[in-house]
Amino acid sequence: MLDKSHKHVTCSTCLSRSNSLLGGLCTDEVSNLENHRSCNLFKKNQSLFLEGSFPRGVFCINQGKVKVFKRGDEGKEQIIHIAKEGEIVGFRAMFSEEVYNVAAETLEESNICYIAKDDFLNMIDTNAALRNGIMKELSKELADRASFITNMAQKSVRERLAFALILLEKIYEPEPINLSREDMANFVGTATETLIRLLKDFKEEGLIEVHTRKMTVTNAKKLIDIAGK
Amino acid sequence: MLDKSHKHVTCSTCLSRSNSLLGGLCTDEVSNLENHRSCNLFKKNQSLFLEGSFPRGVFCINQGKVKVFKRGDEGKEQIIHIAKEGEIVGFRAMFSEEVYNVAAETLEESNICYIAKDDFLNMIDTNAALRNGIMKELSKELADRASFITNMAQKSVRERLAFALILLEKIYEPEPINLSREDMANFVGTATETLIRLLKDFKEEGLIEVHTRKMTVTNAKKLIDIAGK
DNA sequence: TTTAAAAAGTGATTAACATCATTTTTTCAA
DNA sequence: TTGAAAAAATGATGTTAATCACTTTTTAAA
Repeated sequence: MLDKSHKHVTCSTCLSRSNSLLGGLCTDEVSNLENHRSCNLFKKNQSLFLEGSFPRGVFCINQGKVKVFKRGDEGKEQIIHIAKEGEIVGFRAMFSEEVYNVAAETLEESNICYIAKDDFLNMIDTNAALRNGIMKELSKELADRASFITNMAQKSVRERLAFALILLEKIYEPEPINLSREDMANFVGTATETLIRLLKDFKEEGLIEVHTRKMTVTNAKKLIDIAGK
Repeated sequence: MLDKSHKHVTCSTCLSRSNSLLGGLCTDEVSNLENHRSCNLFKKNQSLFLEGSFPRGVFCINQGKVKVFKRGDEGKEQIIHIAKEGEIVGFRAMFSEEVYNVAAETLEESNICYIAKDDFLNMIDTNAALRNGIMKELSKELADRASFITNMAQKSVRERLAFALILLEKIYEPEPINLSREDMANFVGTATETLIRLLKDFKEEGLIEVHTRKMTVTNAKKLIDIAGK
């Protein structure tokens, strides 16, 4: 259970994180940001935004995890990204001036701040460093997704699962990975049953430890080896 | 064979295209651009840049087609994007300040201009509209790639091929699609043999017409139907 | 025009993975 | 604490698509 006091954190908590896009703001800008954001406690599995809706602002994750996903023809989710503390979610569609083509939902109880579209765009217009940071971020994600596509096309499910576990470990550390089998399957891009069978294999091979929902990587080297480059 | 005179086109030819990122430049900026770009005729299958190399500038396609691809573990190409006339290729890695994570190569004889990194970045710094256009473009591509990933994960090869043919038709029109079976397979994300068999099916179902390398879509409606949403 | 080489096409076989049906375990609210 | 619902796990089966081995056709260079 998340401490309720998290509901009123200062922005600096978030901005000090190594992965924060807004890390380079000056004191004035930070206090301005403090005045323009609203902070909310989100329950587990609560939606931040839906595919097809218009963006009205961005979400800054102070505490918790958020899945960004797209639904395929039959409604099955494909998880594109899992965002953690310090990340900003939902700003991509704002630039494209189109509706969201993905949806976002909390994976656990989370503390998330909201910055209205205009305030966010203002910040960007007046801050070249921030702008560059965002362009850099967009480009990096584009690169990530090229790799994602290539992995989906060319790697086996076993290889992709190994790859996913390495990624998830980094996202969740120092906590154990904590995802439902279905979400994990939707991240790897496979059927839940197949994922469960492969997890069992990895467990038996001593690569991971599983305690119901929670799992930890015990042999990252081997997993990286299985995942391929 | 491409007319040699294409080697010395004016930028306005490119910029007038509907898909041009640089469409919004003013007269001064265009003439400045004319002075800073160099134009070259590229042979078929000529490399623009390699995965792992540092970006030194961007490529503006005046005439021709370029595949943007990534190699998987075993060297197999996954084509991420096929760029046509008017598109700018190779600017994403410039923002991320990292090496290219994809490679680019002409699919046919092409006329392509080169703009050095500094000149391009200068243009962006001094032109807010261009900057916004680029951010918009990056965001749109991010959305495209989320769909690409979801398609790879959830659609059958037959569905993906139908989808690819619809895309390729738009890229190549008014010309017929002109891609090797291998390239097409690497775009769809399948084995060449599988692609060939499915093309045959589509041909027999009257959805496409094939003349050796060249093919045209004869029943787009049905293909869209097969592709799914 | 001829002829290597590359690309396209075919057939047989196999492996990976999805799907469906069902059981077991875990979770969580009454 | 209990019982119903959700999630996880297991087994059997079917399908898709990869792989391999080979033939035919097309391309492009001598």
